[in-house]
Amino acid sequence: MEYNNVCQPRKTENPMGEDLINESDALRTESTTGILGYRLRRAQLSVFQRFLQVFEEMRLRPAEYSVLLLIDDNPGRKQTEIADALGIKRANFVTLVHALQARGFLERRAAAGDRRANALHLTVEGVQFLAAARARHEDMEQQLLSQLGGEASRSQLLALLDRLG
Amino acid sequence: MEYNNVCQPRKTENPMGEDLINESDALRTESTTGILGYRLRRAQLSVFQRFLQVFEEMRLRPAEYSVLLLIDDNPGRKQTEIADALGIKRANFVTLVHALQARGFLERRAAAGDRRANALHLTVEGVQFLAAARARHEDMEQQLLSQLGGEASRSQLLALLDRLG
DNA sequence: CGGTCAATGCTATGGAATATAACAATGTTT
DNA sequence: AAACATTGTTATATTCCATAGCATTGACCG
Repeated sequence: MEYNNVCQPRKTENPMGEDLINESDALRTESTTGILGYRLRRAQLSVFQRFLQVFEEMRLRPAEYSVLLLIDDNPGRKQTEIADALGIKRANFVTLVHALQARGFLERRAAAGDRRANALHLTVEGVQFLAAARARHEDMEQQLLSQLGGEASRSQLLALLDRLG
Repeated sequence: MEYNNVCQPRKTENPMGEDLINESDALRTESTTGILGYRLRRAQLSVFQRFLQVFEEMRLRPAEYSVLLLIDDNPGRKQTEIADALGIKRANFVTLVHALQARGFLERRAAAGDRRANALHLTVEGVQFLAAARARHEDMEQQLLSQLGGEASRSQLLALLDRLG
């Protein structure tokens, strides 16, 4: 996010209303408006930016939130299973899990029947934290819903996004 | 409050007695399917992944493609103008422009009336390269169009994405 | 005119996400 | 028993993105 005050070049006084040589008007951006990937990226960045802002004081990142959600719905699963479901490489998943464990939100118990694997479980604090996060996220989704113009639009968008997977 | 959620991996019904040991059920992912940001990200990653694959032999990245498009539609603009329009920091834009210039696709001419600024122009090779890229991208958009199920769906998706900006 | 501030392009740098390689321990298969 | 696969892990490289600061140049103001 750019917080800089992007100052426009100061325009010279132009009382006559004539066109100035250095007048800089808006750029033509039609070529990008037809690119699905570009629009997808802009929208995703916008939504993620809001997420980061909303969850800044909770110090929760999008990936971490999805990890907590998935463990809550699938307690006892191995790291690789959760990571695969989220499209995260298990090597990178280690750091994620360790960070959440360091904050006391999850445990890595010994998996029954496989001494290599860690069975992931939320702790009590993890469940409480997730509940708070869910509430916050609910508000955010509500905002997005109103931006989209209603539940019909939202579910339509989700359906269309699914077809791109 | 008590927390005794020690779930073992669920066993599926197994009347035939086969495939029990290694059987690992699919995870429950309903919690993520309702998250707009998550779905947006997955869709965007999928589309970008295809872009990278399609343009691998042309060695063209999404950001570079958008830069070429914007310069083609707005020749003579300053670096900062192009960068701002694409949401790219001017510091990071330098590397982008230099790379494209090194490949002979654009020029940084002295801007008329401002000796600080570079006026960006496509070279002949840049125009030719962009034409080839446009053709390739056209095919890709066509694929996405059929995935979405028609032009109506596509324009609806674009409209919905716009509301998230 | 001189002084102050802003803009432009640039370099350097750090953080975050992502990808691969390799390893020890363990499990599976032959 | 031997060969191979999986799991978690570390190390590392790359890419993207953000900030700070610099020299040059321009705009503004007294």
